[in-house]
Amino acid sequence: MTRRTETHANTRLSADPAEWTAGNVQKWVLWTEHLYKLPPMGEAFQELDGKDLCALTEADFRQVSLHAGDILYAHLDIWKSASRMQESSSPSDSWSDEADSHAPGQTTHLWQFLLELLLHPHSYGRCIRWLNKETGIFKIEDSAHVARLWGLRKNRPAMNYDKLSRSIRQYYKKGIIRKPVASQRLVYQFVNPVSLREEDLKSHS
DNA sequence: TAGCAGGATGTGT
DNA sequence: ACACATCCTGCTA
Repeated sequence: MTRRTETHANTRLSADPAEWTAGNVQKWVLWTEHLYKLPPMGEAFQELDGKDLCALTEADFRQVSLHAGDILYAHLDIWKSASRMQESSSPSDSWSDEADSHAPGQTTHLWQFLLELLLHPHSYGRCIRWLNKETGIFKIEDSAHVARLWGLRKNRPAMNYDKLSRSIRQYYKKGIIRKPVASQRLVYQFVNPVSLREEDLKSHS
């Protein structure tokens, strides 16, 4: 077996599935099969590179396997949208520069991730959106989907909203996110838009 | 049924 | 040390 220097079984696939080689595609299929305990489907995607894969329809995936193919297709869809998210940038918002600044240790915090989703309503407005952008109040419309995107980003396939929301709650004490005064289900609030810039405001005295 | 609050403990960097 | 991830009990809409 080929052994790379990295510790992870997942050797850094390109964010954009369309850029995958045939080998990458196989790796992704195997990885997803393993993590979701699906039957082997690699054979059906043997000769396909990333572009071929992305050109396949949901029906094509179902032909491979009615149930597992469906899951695989849904997962590919998440990869696609996740890569779009990293690409696009809208540099006209007060939030945006903070959300896009994950150059250093690849450390994407949950609050940054949520902000990224919120900054791209065209892609994610159906699963998370602002209720009041000025006050930082937002609503998670599809908790399962947001959790899956988060799990993908962090490489945690067992991620769900139960666990994601626990992590959000950890922010209460830190003063990053809070529950709005008129607390509603799935509605949270970034404590202060300006506080997001605090790390850059070291030049005080 | 799903979401919410927060303690306890494990994990990877 | 840190930021979760996981797991849990009890509570609430």
